Amino acid sequence: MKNEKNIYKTSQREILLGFLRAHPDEEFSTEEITCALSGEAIGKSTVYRLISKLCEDGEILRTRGENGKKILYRYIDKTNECDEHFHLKCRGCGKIIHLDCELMDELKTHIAGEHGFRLDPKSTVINGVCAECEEKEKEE
Amino acid sequence: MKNEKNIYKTSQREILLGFLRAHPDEEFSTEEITCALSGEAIGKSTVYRLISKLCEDGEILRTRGENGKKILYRYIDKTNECDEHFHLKCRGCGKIIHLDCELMDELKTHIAGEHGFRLDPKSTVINGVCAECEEKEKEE
DNA sequence: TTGCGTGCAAAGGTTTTGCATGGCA
DNA sequence: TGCCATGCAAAACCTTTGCACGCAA
Repeated sequence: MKNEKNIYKTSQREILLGFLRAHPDEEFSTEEITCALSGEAIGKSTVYRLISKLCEDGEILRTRGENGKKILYRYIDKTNECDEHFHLKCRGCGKIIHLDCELMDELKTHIAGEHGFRLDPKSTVINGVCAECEEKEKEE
Repeated sequence: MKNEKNIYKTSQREILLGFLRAHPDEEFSTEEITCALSGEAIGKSTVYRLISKLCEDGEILRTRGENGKKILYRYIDKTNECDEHFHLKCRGCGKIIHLDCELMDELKTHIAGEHGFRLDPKSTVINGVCAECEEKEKEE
């Protein structure tokens, strides 16, 4: 009853979703999105309105950058079960790693049992540094 | 050499840190902070400037709210090793759970070894729902 | 005394909103 | 046709900044 909204398939919606879908492992700020779509027929307020809606509908995820200041968005690839596993994000290169592994299932169970807490991988981004960037940091 | 900054101990700094320290397991927006300190002798821009500085210095953590829109801040309790363990946050009541447990160490090792990624607990907040809030959700 | 910290008000940048128009179903 | 979506520009909002003064060291 409550999800009975009519979603119109407009060209602007396709432009935005198309762009995000084309970069499933990348996070973008509104600025980057409007900039990337500046050649397309889509207005700024429409971008904002669509982003808002897509977040509510769980099609894209709203996160934050490393310093926590920028709001970033990433497409949630449901065919790849991206709403079921955790994502690691490297603070060096921004790379997203999909953490689709058994130990995480174990962790979920453990935390539910021992700590009384159900994890929500979909809305969580785990920060860290990937091996390559760690090497780079050492060299400096 | 690079951390050789003179930090003056002003009353405003004490007011802000005092407030945050008094609520170590809570996250606040700038609005909530300025509001809570409205009776104190501290100006709005000073709050912003102090928050910025405390974030850089790693004394407080900048995170995001459940919907991802609000920027939130939380005191990092170093005497409690809050920069070494993960934190769970309930999207219902906002409660923070300190995940100081062996399995997490195991997880860190596993992810470093198998996935080539070093986790950064300090800057990460893991979302989910606590047992009480899950009960409440069911009842509705 | 030095120079960082503070407060005010203005500036700056981002996001939201009102309204008329356009376009999907 | 009915209603949601769009675009523009204005408004609202939050955060940063310039400058003069205050205050810790």
